[in-house]
Amino acid sequence: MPELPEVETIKNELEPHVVGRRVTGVSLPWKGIVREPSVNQFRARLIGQRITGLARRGKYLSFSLDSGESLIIHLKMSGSLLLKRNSTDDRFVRAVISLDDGLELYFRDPRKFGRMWLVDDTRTVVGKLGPEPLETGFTVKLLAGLLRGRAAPIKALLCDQDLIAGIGNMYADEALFAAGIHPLRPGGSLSADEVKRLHNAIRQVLRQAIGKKGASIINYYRPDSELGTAHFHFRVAHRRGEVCYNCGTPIQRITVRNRGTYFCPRCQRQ
DNA sequence: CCCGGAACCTGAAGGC
DNA sequence: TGCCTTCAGGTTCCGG
Repeated sequence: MPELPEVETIKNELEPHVVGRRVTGVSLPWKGIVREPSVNQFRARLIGQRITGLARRGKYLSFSLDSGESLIIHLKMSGSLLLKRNSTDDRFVRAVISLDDGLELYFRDPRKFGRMWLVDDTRTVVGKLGPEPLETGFTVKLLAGLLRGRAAPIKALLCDQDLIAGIGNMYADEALFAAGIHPLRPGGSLSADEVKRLHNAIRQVLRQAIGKKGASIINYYRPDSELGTAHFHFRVAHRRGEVCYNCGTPIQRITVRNRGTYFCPRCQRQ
């Protein structure tokens, strides 16, 4: 499931192959993947454009185009972007973007949650996102201000993209474990020291996962079809029934906001 | 504005 | 063998 580290990895690995290339064709085996504009407009306006850059914002990937427009992609839960030189027969491919050097960019997405936009201004899609947790502006003080007065569980707040961009279910669990904070603690109830630990944990967990090229729990592939290895370093996420590496207590799974939430009941007390 | 829950999707895995 | 349930969760929408 692509979160910030996975999308960052995809951006880094796609960049050398697509920047400078011209789009020569767009095929849409499942038209529902285009969110904006109409399918005909999308195709007509994209073909012929040169890709001038690639950027990530939260979990969104945006291709800047020489017209000044941007192609924005969100992989949601099961999407991947694969670079291929020979067309493949795969019933889960929802879109294919052909480039002028013969490479093809496949948008593969079994569950049809992923979306694409072609817009003049990226802010129409990503304008409401919160700060980037790995940028220098994301300080302890900023995080404290975001959490102040909030009654919702800290787990839910960490996953709120309008609050902080890019953290999803897996890395929220990992960051809370690293900070020793129970996922159900109200966001506003964290002490100054806990906020400081959480701030440090968020950055450490995301940086480590980028170093491991992301986590391949389900349906995450890098553009060359290789997997990431960050999940081998998870300490709570998806480890139900296994024991905590710190204290030997069995990892618990509860539901927070309809999301599976993994934590150590001893290292992360209420 | 804040909070919680349902809906959108479909395949994998486990129980009986 | 096969059917049924659960799990996976990013985002949006809706109701209180």
